[in-house]
Amino acid sequence: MPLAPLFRPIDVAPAYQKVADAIEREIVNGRIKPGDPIGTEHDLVRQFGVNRSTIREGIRVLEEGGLISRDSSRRLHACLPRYSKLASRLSRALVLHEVTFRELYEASMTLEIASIEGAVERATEENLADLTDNLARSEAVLGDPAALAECDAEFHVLVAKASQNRVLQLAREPAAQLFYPTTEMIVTGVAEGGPRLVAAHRHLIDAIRRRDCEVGVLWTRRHLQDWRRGFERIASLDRSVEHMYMEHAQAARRR
Amino acid sequence: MPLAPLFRPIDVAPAYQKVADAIEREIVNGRIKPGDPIGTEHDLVRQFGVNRSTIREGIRVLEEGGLISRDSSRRLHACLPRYSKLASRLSRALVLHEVTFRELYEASMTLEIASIEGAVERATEENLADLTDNLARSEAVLGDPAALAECDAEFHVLVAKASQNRVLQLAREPAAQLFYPTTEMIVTGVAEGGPRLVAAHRHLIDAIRRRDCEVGVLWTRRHLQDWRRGFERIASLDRSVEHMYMEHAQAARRR
DNA sequence: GGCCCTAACTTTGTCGGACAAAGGGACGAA
DNA sequence: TTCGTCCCTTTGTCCGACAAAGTTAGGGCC
Repeated sequence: MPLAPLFRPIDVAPAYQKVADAIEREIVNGRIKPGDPIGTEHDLVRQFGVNRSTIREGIRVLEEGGLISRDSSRRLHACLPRYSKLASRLSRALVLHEVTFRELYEASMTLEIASIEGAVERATEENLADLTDNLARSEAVLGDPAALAECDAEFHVLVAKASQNRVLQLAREPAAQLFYPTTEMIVTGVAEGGPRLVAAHRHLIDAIRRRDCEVGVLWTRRHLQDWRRGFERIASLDRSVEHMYMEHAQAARRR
Repeated sequence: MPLAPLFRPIDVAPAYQKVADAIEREIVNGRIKPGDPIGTEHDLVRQFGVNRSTIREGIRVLEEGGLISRDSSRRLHACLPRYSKLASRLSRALVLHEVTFRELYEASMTLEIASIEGAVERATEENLADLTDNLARSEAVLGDPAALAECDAEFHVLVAKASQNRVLQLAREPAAQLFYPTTEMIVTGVAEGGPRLVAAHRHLIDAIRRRDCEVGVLWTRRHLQDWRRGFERIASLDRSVEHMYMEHAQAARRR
C-alpha cells in the first residue's frame, strides 16, 4: 500500500509563465474586465517583483492569446479575444495538419446549414440590412474575383452572426477562412461562377426574410455544391489545403 | 486624380514581431517541417542580428501559438499545433464573451450529430476499439462523477476522431470543453444520470459498429437532450457560461 | 478664462552584458 | 564497456542603459 503523499507537486513553471498565468486568471475570472487597464510594465515589475524582461515575455504570451492588447498609445489593457484572430490560428493549424478540401467541405456543409437555420429563425432587421448591403456590394464587384471572394466570405460571416449563436460563429470561422482563397480562384476560372454566387446569396437573404428554413437550407446546399463543382474543375477534393492559402489567412489576421 | 503612389507602406512592426513572423512563415510554408530544430537562441541572435531579449519575446509569441515548443532538454523545434490546446483558447474566448448554454447546446447538437454521422460512415476497427475501451472505463467509474465526466468528454472526442474529419474535430472541441464541467455537476446531482449516459454511449458504439446512421443520430439527440434536462434542473439554458468553468479548461490545456 | 506651444517626464522597444542552474558531451578511471 | 566527473552550452533571469514616441505640466498668448 502506497504511503499517503506528504508533498504536493511543486510548481516549476518559469517566472514569465507565472506572470502570464496570474494576469490571465484575473481576466478570465472577471476581476479584470475587458477594457480595464493592466498598468505599465514598470507597475508589473513592482507588483510581481521580477525583472522587466520577464514581465515582457509574459506580456507577449497574453498578447498572442488575445487576452490583452495595447491601445493607440501602447498602454496595456484587457480585451475580449477577437474571433477572427483566434480562428486564423486554427486555420493555420488545419493547414499544418494538411486537412483535405473534402474535410473542409463536409464540415462547412454542416456548419453553414446550421448557420442559415439559426439565421432564418432569429435574424434581426439589422442583420438583414447588413446582408442586403453586402449583396449590393457583391453585385458592384462582380467583375473583380478577389473583391467578390472577400464579399462572399463576409456574407457568410454575416449569416452566422444573424444566427445569434456565437459558438457557431466561432466554430465555422476556421474552415471558412480556408475557403476564401479558393473562391477567388473559382470565380476567376469559371465564367458563370460570380453570377451564380450572387444569385445564391440573394435567395438566401430572401429565405431569411421570409423565415423559410427549407429554402434557406436548399440554397446553402446549392451554394456549397457550386463551390465544390467549381473546385473539382481545378483540383481533387482529396488534395490537402496547401501552404499558399495561408497567406490570405495571415492577411486577414492582421486586419 | 490621385498621383500614382511612389512608395509602399513601410513595415513598422517591432523587431520581436518580425522575428516571430519570419519563423512562422518558414514553418507555415513548409520550409521548416514539424519536428525540425529551430536552433538555439544564440543562433537566432546571430541570424536575425538582434538582441537575445528580442529573440526571446518572438519565441514566446510562437510558443503560445503552438507553432514551436521546447523538448525535454528545452531545445526549440517546430511542431504541429495541438487541437486541444488551441481549442482551450477558444473556450476561454467563449467564456469571456459570455455565451449562453443555449448557444453551446444548439451548436453542439449540430456538431455532435455531424460527428456521429461521419463516425458511422468511416469509423475504423481501431476507432471502435478505443470507444469500447472508453465504455469499459466509464462503467468502472460510474460512481465517480468527475471521472465519469472526463470519460464522457473523451468519448465524444473519440467519436469525432472516428469521423476522420479533422476540421469537425477541431470545430466541436471548444464547445465540448465547456460542457465537461457541467456534466460532472449533472451526474452528481441526478441519480440516474450516470447510467443513462453510459447506456447512450453503448447505443452509439453499437450504431457505429452496425453502420446505422439513423440510430446513431437518434441516440446522440437523446444523449444531448438528457444533458439539457439535467442542466435545466440546475440552471437556465440562458445563463451564460461562467468563469468558474474555465478552471477545468485551463487544467485540460496544460495536460 | 481658454487655447496653444514647448519642455520635462514616462513608457516602450531594444540593446549590451552578466550569472546561476540544468543538461549534454567528452574524457578518463574502474 | 560502463560509470562518474568535469567542462561547455543553453536557458531563465537579472541589471542597467538609451533612443523614440507619447504624455503631462507649465507658461505664454489671445
